[in-house]
Amino acid sequence: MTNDMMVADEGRGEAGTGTLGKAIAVLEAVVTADGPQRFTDILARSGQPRGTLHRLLSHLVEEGLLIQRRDLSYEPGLRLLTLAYRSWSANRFRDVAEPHLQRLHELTGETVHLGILRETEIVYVDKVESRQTVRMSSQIGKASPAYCTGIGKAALSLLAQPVLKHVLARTAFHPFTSHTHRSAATLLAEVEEIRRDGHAFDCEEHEAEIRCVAAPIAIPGSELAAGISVTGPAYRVSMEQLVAWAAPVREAARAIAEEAAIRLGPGRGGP
Amino acid sequence: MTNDMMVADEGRGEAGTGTLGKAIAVLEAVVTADGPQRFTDILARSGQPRGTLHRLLSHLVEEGLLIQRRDLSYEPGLRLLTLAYRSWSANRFRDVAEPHLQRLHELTGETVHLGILRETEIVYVDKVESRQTVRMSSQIGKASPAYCTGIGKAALSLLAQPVLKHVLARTAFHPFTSHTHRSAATLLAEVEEIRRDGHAFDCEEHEAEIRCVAAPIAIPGSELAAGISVTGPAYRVSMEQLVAWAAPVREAARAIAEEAAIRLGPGRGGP
DNA sequence: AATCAAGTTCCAAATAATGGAACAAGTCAT
DNA sequence: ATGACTTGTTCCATTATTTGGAACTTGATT
Repeated sequence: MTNDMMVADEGRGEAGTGTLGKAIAVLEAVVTADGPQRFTDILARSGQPRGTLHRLLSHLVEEGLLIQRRDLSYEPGLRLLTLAYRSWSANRFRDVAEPHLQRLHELTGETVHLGILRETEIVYVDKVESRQTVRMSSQIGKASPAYCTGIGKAALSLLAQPVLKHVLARTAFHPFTSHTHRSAATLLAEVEEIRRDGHAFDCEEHEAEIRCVAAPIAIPGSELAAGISVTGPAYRVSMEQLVAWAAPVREAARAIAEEAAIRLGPGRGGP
Repeated sequence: MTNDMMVADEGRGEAGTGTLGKAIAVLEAVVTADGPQRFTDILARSGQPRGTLHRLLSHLVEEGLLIQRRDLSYEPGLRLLTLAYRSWSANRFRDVAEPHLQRLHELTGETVHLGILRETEIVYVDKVESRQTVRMSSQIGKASPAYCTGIGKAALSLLAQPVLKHVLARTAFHPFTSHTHRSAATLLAEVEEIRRDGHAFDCEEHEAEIRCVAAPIAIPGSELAAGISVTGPAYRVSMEQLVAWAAPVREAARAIAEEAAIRLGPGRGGP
């Protein structure tokens, strides 16, 4: 047992939580793969011994978290979708934020996102878009690196210095575009600015030709850092435009935080 | 040990999965509750002993499947949403079906659903709607009883008689409206008709003032039964209209099944 | 100060997980 | 066909994890 340093390891699929951790790691291995996975594929991916893996997979199938096809390969099961649906539709924070996102969309005409920081990533929890294709909602649940997205950097600015350092230590600075931060050093400086200004920009750091302006929201009652953003294509949204939108974005974030504080309650005499 | 629950099962029972089963049961207890759950709430809901439950909860929190708020209550975590996002967006069957759903929507102007049977429920996997509110996509992942929905009954008609019997034995016939089936007997007769006709109707059996026509799809490569439907409000969609739409719905289902057989077929499913 | 409720920790005993190895069941190239 | 391989499944003695009752905090209430 290696539970002494349980703070240290959790980022990827390795077990920190005994049996459950292994099972979820295997589940994730199947879910993140692109296509049905045969037993041997998962064996290689997960590093578990044959016997163990076989039992783990049967259990996951029995629970409806995986489905076994006729050719014996494994696919994600429907139970995951149902569990996620329930937790999404019961998410009170998203519920509070939604009208504010809508308003921001009407003001700007561009796409508005709500995201929450989880480890080193931003998970998108809601989205309001102009031309709504069926695809659009697919974004919900998507995770992007925090260090190169507007909401991500905004959310990072809420963290206490030691926590922030810890997150950055676990971040892999992948150079998505020529504007992407290459190291913690430059990012730390920017986060300091963001903390002062109350808003963050993303100038094609994650995707070329995509810009956004974001503001942080501390979710009352939990330790979570969240944020909202207005995003648009570079050809349509100038930097001047983004700067002009910063104030309304900050104001929406403030309003959400305030309303959430009332509706989700402070819980107890917390900080 | 309190093994009362796991005794009665034959083939497709639950809680036979040792530790994982218990963990997921606890997770589900939190996720299906409406609001943050305190330790004692979950203790009552889950029936686990204090010590066990406490460890289970810590593990779930450590895995990101639950979040513990400052007031110590538990909420669904973001990991669930991310896992579901990945499995949804990589679902090849949905991908194949989508253009057909779109076409059906253009033809009818009404809402089109894609659902898959899981145990006794239909899980909605995709939806094409006319007036798209942000809400709409919330339906994805939602589960409704099979016995009183169009897609549900259509999917049931694909099952072999003994399997069907087994599913119905586990179904609770809740009387949602005055049109809802009250017992397996009448339902069995209707499923027989559906098998003959190739399509199913839902005349306000689940929700008052809501009607639909559906057709079954057997997903190639797996044992799954699925279906598509066109749904509309009773005031706008007459029974005659539904009958007229039955043929195109059947045709779309057939086309999806055919294309899926090629693209997900017995051969490799890889990229 | 005493009582009660909610949450956490402890630890010997029980049980479920472990994983190496043997065993089937296909595939493919002689 | 035959034998060499690859892939998936089962077995089972060993081991480590889970189990769960009870004791222990913590904090609010009377």
